[in-house]
Amino acid sequence: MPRPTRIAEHPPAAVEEALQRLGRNIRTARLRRRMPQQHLAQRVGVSRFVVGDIERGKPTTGVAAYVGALWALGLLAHMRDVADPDRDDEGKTLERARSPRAARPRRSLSDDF
Amino acid sequence: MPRPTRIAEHPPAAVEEALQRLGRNIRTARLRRRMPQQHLAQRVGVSRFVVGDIERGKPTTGVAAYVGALWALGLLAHMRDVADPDRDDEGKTLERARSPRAARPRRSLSDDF
DNA sequence: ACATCATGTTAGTTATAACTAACATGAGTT
DNA sequence: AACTCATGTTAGTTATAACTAACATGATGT
Repeated sequence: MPRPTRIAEHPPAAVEEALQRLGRNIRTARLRRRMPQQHLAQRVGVSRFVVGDIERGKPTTGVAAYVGALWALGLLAHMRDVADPDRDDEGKTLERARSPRAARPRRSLSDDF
Repeated sequence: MPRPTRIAEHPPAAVEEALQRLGRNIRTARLRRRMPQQHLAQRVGVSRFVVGDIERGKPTTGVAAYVGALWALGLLAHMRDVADPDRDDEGKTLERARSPRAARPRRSLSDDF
């Protein structure tokens, strides 16, 4: 992401840690599969340096490279739950607080007959 | 991620879908919190356009923006499990196949007395 | 000792991600 | 109708992510 952004230049510790953990996990998965960085890079369609960046949790690297690595390692399913509305308890509470009654089905364009 | 990469320009359908689902989930979480894109963008430290890109699942956007949005929405915990070695069943199987016996503790530099 | 492989580092190039600014659209309100 | 707010779109600028190439280091194996 060219042009410096605050989140990429000075990420909060929690963000930095999350990225580093993700990178380490990807590295562990790659090593378990006995796959050189070069080979994973080919599958993803980037140079081997980008795989190195990912494994170090580099914040400025494109999201597609990270997700592509997960895909190439067969770990894409792990992404399903991230920010899943069903798991967003705070969000669910806020929504219930706004409409205490059961959610009404949204009025469609032609239900007025 | 400047310079076109295959994964960003022509992502496999599964990768494209994973990014779009993530973006939709982030959008849902934001709307539940009644937070305009502009406000979320300020918290993350990017322009509102980047938040729009995230919610559309744009592949070339930096990973820090995505993770920063999760952080600002209080959803960072959802990332813990992604590529978690404990959940990588294929990787665990491969590792067991290589060292059928229990893993030996790595020999340290000075255990030869 | 030697060769091979994997990874890291540095230097220089290039296509572009994210920015600003101005305007358009659409939903809600008064 | 007029106003506000949120989001999207377009055009142009700029700092840089990802690239190639060459070399260094460290582990593994014969």
